[in-house]
Amino acid sequence: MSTPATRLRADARRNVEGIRTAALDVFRERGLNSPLEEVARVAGVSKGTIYHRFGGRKGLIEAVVEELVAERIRGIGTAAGEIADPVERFEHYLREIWLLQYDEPAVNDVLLRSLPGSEPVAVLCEHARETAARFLAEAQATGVVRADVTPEDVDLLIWERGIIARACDQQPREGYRRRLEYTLRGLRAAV
Amino acid sequence: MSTPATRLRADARRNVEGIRTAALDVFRERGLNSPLEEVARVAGVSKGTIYHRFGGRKGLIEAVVEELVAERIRGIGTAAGEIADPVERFEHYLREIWLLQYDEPAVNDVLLRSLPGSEPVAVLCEHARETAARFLAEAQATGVVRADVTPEDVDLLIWERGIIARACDQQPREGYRRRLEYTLRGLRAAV
DNA sequence: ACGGTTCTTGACCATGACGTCAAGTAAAGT
DNA sequence: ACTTTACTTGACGTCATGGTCAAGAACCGT
Repeated sequence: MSTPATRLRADARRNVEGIRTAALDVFRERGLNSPLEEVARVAGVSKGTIYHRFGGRKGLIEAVVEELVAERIRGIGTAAGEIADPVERFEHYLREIWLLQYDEPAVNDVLLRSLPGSEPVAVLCEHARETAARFLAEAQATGVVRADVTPEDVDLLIWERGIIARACDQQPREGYRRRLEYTLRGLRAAV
Repeated sequence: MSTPATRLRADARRNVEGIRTAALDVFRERGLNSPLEEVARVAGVSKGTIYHRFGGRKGLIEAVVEELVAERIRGIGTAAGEIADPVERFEHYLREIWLLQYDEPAVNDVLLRSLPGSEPVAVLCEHARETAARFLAEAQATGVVRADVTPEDVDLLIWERGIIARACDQQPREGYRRRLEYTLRGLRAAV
């Protein structure tokens, strides 16, 4: 992958780069299910070339997912990690992930696992998952977050938010954000 | 509508009935967006006939929505109305509506307002909406439900659940139900 | 500048839905 | 029984997507 066995021809190299760039733009804007023809159009290339060079949607996604998504997800984990209070840390993490799902359709698609069988994507998912589970456990240890919440619950709350964010096209961000708080409060133990 | 201006021919009457029945079955099973061709198949009729008799999906839905949906929605309102405690009443109502959305795709489609411009459908929606708003106000009066929850919030929580229920195909009902409770708890004031 | 490769193209097929209409079929009236 | 009229049919056109491949274009080494 890093050093292709046979060096590409100049036009091919140009196209690979152009397609990657176009995919970054289009996917960022409309998510990983954008029509490949749109990517081709933006890249100034025909869709056949995308299939040729990347083998199809899956290959193309794998070629951009790191740059497109990884940083965003890991950034949230890191930022949250610096918060001292475990409850605040857990809630901050979830809230930021949920907002990211609203703001970045591509990230959302990754977290929703809409691409079965793509290893790089699965890895990113797993990372978010594990981070959430860790923060959850720490928050539960304080007694402020309900003990009966399972890591799987959190997974599914992220999944649910993803489904909603996807449908939220016309809905204002502020309302979306507002309702996140209800769910977060619901995870706290009754005092 | 009740007494057609010109009496239908025998086969036409038979077909109208057959199509209505088929639509009830198919819509109940797979929601109001089922392919009309499927309805036609079940009715043993060609899809042209559906367009002919009902004018298209909207007409067909309006012909069955009362029987298919109205009872279910109103039933929940009535049942909840008999609960004495306002908080319990409100929470029971919401919970039951949410479960109905999971169990009955057709009801869900109605509550999601996926049929713009259909009056009978709008009426049902409005009913659910107003009932929820009334129960909310009464529950808030006790101080147990947060005062900053608006009727619009409740509307949107129903909308959100609908979007989720629609995507829940493979997800177990028990998990869905479990997560409803987090949201309900989130609507309560901190004690 | 030319031949041999490598690349690209866009017409083509497939899918699954909606909606229409000319032509064929069946009921009703006499 | 036969005609008239109501009714039904299913092939057809449309759209939006995914994916393929023979034919032609672009590049590169000599």
